[in-house]
Amino acid sequence: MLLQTQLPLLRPQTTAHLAQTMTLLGLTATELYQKIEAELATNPALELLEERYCPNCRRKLVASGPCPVCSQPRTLDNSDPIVFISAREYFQFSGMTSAEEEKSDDDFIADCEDLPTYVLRQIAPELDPQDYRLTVHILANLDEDGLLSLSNLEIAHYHHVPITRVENILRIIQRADPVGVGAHSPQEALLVQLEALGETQAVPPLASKLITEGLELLGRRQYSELAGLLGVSSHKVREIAQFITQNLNPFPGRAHWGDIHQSTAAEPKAYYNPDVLIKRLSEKEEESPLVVEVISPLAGRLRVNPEYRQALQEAPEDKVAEWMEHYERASLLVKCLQQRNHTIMRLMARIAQLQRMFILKGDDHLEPVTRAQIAQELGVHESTISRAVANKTVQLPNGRIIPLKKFFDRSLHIRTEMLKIIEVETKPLTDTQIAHLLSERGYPIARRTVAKYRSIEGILPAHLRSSNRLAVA
DNA sequence: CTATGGCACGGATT
DNA sequence: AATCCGTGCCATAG
Repeated sequence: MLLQTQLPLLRPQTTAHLAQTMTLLGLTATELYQKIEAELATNPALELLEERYCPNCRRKLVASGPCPVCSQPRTLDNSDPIVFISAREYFQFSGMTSAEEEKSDDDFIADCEDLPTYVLRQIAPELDPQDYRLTVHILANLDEDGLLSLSNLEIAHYHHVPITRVENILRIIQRADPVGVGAHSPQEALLVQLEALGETQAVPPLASKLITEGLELLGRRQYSELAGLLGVSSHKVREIAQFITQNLNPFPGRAHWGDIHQSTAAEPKAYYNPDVLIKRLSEKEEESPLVVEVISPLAGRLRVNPEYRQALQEAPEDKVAEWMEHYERASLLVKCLQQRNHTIMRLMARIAQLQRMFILKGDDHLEPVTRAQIAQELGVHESTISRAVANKTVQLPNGRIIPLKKFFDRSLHIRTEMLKIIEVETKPLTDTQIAHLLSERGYPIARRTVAKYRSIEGILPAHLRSSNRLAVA
């Protein structure tokens, strides 16, 4: 609302017929991406600025000013998270990992493992036992996106082996389930996936050229330049780009971090591209501030093209209405985007502060908080928070991707406490007994409620539980 | 008689 | 206004 008055509106009276709020807050990064892309394609008044790197940490920055991570004076109280908008190449992930329709029990267990273990398990049979150490070393150095930051040379050198051996192993790794894991860059991951895909289905012939030579441009959506580069029409380029975004995933590691807890309760849907990343500033130190990256689906900053505004003055008679429309839509979008970013940043800052322990330590440290409380603290309407929280996902420092909703789960800590009790039980405890134990530990819960929690967690009733667990309902 | 799940109610949350 | 959640009551299964 404050922003509104400061915006340079060319003709305030004509904006009246437009909705003064475009609902962006409720959108996922994926949805936002689509929305903006559509707008960019049709609205010449919108302009995507060159992306900007922090020279130090290579993060892509969206807001102007110094890199919020690197320029931070480290004297901060570590309960204060560093929150900022970070741009990433954004791809919608849908295809790939097609092997996931029906999960066998094995796969279910696999999901509970970390990524390196999961990959190792698949490829172990193919490996020469001699290469084990080497493989483990490689897998241990995957980052949270499933990419490898070491160069082949470094690895070869470290193990005193010829580089071809490293390459061979990498080839095997990259073909393992999240296809493309262990690639050195998003680009390489895409190429590997493309190749794998090409073995079973037709792929656009120019796709690999587009990836090798035009990925930068693709990230910026500069289709006409790409068309020139590839020597085909820009329509064709869009087609290929669409194929890529729908079938390939530049961050293979993000495919396998679904929310394990919920998977019993009709929620087989895994989450891929998180909307927010939370990390620790320093991996080593326990007491380090959290770094919260709110993902902006676009690399580069979006703004209203100043030249377009200029051109508006001299618009030919018959175009003036259309151009005006463009201009207004563009500035509205930019404004709403800013507002969305602003709200999400404030929200995440507060969440990261409140739930620090949960983020670092896990489920049983969740502080029960309601959206209403946060809304009051931030001075916004409750529904604002609701929208901001809905349908979004967060990647925690441990790599798990969870729905943002989970931060507002009122009973999670009690349920995990209950799980712990059941975990160590010697003989199956009845609901009444569990209820009693829980109240002794400070959670006064009705017996009936224990039963509900059990079913949420997919735990069988006592008489069907033979002293050991491992029963999947 | 005990343990549990279904149904439904009321209050809180969204 | 609609939905979610904890709970009590009651029927049923063992």
